Amino acid sequence: MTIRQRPDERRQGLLEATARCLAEKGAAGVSVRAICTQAGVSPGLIGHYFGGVAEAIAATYRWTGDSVGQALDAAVAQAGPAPRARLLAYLTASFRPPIASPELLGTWVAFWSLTRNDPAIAAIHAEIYGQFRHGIEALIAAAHPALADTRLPAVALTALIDGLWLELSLGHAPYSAAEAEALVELWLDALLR
Amino acid sequence: MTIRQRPDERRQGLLEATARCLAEKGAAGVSVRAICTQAGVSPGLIGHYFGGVAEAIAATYRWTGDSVGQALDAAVAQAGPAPRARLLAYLTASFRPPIASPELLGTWVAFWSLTRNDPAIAAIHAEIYGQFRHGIEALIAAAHPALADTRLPAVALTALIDGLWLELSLGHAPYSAAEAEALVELWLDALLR
DNA sequence: GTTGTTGTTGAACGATCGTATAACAACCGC
DNA sequence: GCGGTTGTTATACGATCGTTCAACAACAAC
Repeated sequence: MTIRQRPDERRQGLLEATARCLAEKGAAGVSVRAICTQAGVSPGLIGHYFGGVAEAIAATYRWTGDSVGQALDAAVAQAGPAPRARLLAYLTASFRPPIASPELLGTWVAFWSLTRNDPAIAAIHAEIYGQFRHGIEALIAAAHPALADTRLPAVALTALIDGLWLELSLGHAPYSAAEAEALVELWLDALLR
Repeated sequence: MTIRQRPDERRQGLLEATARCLAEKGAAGVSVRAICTQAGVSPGLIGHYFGGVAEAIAATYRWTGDSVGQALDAAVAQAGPAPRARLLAYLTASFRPPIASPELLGTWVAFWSLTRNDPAIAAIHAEIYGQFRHGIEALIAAAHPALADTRLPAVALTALIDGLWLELSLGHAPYSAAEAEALVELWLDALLR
């Protein structure tokens, strides 16, 4: 039997266990029993903290998205005051710790595949990506105040980052994280020249 | 009861049913019964044409990949002799019929999520993406004979296309297929300038 | 210490999963 | 036509799925 934990710690443990299951077994392999075994907990407990496994996965997506958002903000804060440096830090943070971990990449790909078929996941996805794009647009506007439209550059940079991230996640990508960063910087200059 | 079909037609029907299931229900929702219902066939038949559902999915990935490859080649053939036009046709074909259909996009995202966890799918993925990159590299070399390295540009273009494709697939993307094409052309010029 | 609330377990339920197989239908060679 | 091969169905099996719930353990209030 497991020792009783504080409720928020237990809930957090279940979120992390869900993320680990999604990374290891994919969207098709995650299950209540797998999650609870991963968390070292009895299968009945998922119903106590979440309404069901679907809600647990949704909460995990929200938590993962928030974590990434905080890491992005931290990278920007560390970049100093120069607008271009702040924008570049935001864009390249996806290829550095703590975001560029194999586990997080795997979890994220699983969320992509769930987004198409689960409306609740799709809503969270829209929120997360909306925030991400909004962050890029704000930093672009700060770096290039004269620019008329920030939407398309934000779309373009998001797409390149996601594409590079995807191939890094699927393994055997014929490039390094450092090369990915360099490509993002090149793309940024091409878009805002 | 279903009328008997020619074996290759029946097998092809099962491949298409599998693809439709992956698009509609995702990697987590596909099942023998769903596939066979979609194909209008009894569940036992999947074992007759494939060793099991895993093999059916793998065969579907191979068939889908071949179809995309043929569509890409057709787009190049239609583009005429100019090297740059041929390269651009190869790159933008992903955003035009028959490749840019909602069903194909959905199926493809499901394959991405399976790639991380199923070695057989991963092998097929490596083959398909190897061919795609090889195609880009050959067209780049033809268009820019003096270029030393074609690997990184091919990586970069593949990533942008996948990223744009992903967001188009997940719905509510804040851009059109035409804008995606224009971005790919811009990226091409930035890489090979 | 007693009582009541909350966390947790482990087993049970019905549903669905993938696969195997016996029976039947359709086709082919003769 | 007839026998043998192949396609197809329907069902059955064991495993696993998500969820529920009675029972028990841990803690808080008093």
